[in-house]
Amino acid sequence: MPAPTRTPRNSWIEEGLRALARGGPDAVRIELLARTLGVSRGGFYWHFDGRRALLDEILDTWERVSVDEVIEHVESEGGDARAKLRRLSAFAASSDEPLRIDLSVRGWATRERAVANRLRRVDNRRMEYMRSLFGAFCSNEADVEARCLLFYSLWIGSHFIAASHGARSRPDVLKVAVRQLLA
Amino acid sequence: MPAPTRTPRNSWIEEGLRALARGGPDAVRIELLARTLGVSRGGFYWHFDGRRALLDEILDTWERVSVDEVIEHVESEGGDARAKLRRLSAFAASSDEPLRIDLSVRGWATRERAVANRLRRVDNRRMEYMRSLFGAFCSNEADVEARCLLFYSLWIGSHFIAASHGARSRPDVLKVAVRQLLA
Amino acid sequence: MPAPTRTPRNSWIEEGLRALARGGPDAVRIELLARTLGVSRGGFYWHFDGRRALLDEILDTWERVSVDEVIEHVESEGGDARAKLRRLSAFAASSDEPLRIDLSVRGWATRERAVANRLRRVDNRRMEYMRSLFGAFCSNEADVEARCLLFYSLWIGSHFIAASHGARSRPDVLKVAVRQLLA
Amino acid sequence: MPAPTRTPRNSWIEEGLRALARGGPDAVRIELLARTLGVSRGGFYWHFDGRRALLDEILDTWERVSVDEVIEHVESEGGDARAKLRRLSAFAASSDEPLRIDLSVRGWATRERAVANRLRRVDNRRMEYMRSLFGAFCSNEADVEARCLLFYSLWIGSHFIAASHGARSRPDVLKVAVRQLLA
DNA sequence: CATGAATGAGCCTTCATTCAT
DNA sequence: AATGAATGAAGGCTCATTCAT
Repeated sequence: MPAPTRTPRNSWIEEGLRALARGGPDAVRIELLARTLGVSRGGFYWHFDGRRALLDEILDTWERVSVDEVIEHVESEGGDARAKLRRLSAFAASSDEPLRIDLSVRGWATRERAVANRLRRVDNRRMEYMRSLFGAFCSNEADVEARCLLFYSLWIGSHFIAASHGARSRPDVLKVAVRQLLA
Repeated sequence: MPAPTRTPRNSWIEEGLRALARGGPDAVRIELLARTLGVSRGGFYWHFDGRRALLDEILDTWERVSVDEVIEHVESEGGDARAKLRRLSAFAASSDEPLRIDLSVRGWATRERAVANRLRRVDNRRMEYMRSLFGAFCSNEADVEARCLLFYSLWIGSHFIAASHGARSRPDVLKVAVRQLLA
Repeated sequence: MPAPTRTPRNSWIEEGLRALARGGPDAVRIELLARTLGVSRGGFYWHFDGRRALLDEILDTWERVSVDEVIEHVESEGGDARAKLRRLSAFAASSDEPLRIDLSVRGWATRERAVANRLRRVDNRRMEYMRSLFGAFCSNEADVEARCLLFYSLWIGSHFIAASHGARSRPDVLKVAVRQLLA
Repeated sequence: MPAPTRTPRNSWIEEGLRALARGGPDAVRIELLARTLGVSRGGFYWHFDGRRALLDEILDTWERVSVDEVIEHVESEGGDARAKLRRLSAFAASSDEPLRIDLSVRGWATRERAVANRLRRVDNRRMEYMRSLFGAFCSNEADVEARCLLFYSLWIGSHFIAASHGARSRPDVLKVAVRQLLA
């Protein structure tokens, strides 16, 4: 087995995801990543075929992780569908960087078809998971679909919407909203 | 009377908004705008103090328009609160470029505080409008707030979410979802 | 007789001289002058054939004035040659902007032959004047020449040299130096 | 051992000094230097943080060299104070580019305080050196100071003054003038 | 005389990429 | 695997100049 590389492939990807979260795809500049990793630009080209290749792998990673990590986390503690949806909602509300990556990807997807395709896959898989959870206690399929869309919109929107709610806190409002969806 | 400006100030802003919609703030490149307007790069600096100044005015315009145009459109045809919300939802679903600008601004806001402030103002004003509409037929304040968040999330999310809904179309699913919110 | 022009030719030249004093020939930018004069760039081209023409006239003015103003000032109050040289020295020490123009022109002259020629004319005329003064009380021609060079160097150098003199002030040191030259 | 830099840092500085001598600070354009060095514009930014950084280092070098090189040269051959002053005068008269740099810096110093500070340091150190030489054979301090100013003015002025001296050559006139100062 | 508007050249700077070591 | 150095393509900005009004 090969000695662990000094700056493993993965650090570039991880740092790239961080940059993507912070500033969108344009912020994934290898010069910046190199500086952050304390490495010179040149090493990058040993690992990757160029910037585009890194972006692809960043998306690969995002695509792989952004569904699984969520589902795993939610499934890990068992319970019934409603409990899982509650956990999912809590998770969505708590995780920050992943949601920023989501936002970046959604913006990016409007410009590049390939990214749009990946986003579709991710959204479909997440939606499918929610569908299975809502379907567990809700027999009307149209209703299931509507709740999924509402739930997912809330998941995303509650992160992107900057409005305040008077005396109420966002988490409080969210709790009420989710309760309605789980009724 | 002054000769009509050959390339009016406004065209730069409009084209800038278009670029913002398409590619985020980084895509607002004056060289690109100039080419699109069929004008030379240098002329830009007659009208604006620099790129930053243009971006500011783009945001000014967005801030001014992105609330008012919506409300005006919805109010223009009268009806009760539910009718207006239905119209608002239809409007949100139909307009494409404005929503892309919204998306760009939301991404941008994560990087720049000044943009975040503007976004907050816009979101608060829209939210306030929705609050007034939901408040018209819904007496529980916590419930109003939750519905507002759901409604606004749907407004935004239904544009950003790339999932499909099996046999159902997105508009159909939306209709069901909105019906629930207006119950 | 023509109505006095709104922004007379001369203001451009005067402002140009001021700019030349402050920042050398590169600082004579018509955009800057226009702003300073509170006028738009365009008017400049009514008066002048372009930047080069302005620079030429600026040099014309400098050449005309920079000898005459000095001699006139010194001659105006009469006295013997030594008195005049003392007055000349005092004048050189007191006037600031003219000396800065001198400095700018000297730098400029290293780059452009035409400017070098003008500078030579000015220096020769000033030198000729000093020669006449020193010649009035000093019969050895070589000595006269040496004193002229020393005197003129002091005139210029005392403005350009940034050194301090311990407890003594520059004017004090100058006084002693000049006394030696007039011995 | 590291490969010898292809275009060493120093060549930029040296070429920069040459440009400064020729055309003042505004002539220190990296595009020009790059062309002169046969290198591409972009390579500059590997070595320096930007134009300002180069200018600073150019001044560093000038400040370091413009005193030391002179003193070393004069001291290298020994002799008494008068001999050294004679050598200093000869050196001042002979070196051309250094004096042009001096002139450029003096012009520059009128515009930028930081440059003015450096110039003051240089002038003070040179003056201090002359003071020590004149002090060696001249006990009256006021007299020493006056001779220093005269000598330094001559040093600088004999380079900047474009006048001719009739039948006499500048070096001849200088010789007489210096003899007076060393009396 | 002068303004408003625009052109185009020239400069600074950033950054992906390449290459020799 | 990685560094030091360099290239070249953008892109931002300034400014002399032009031109119609």
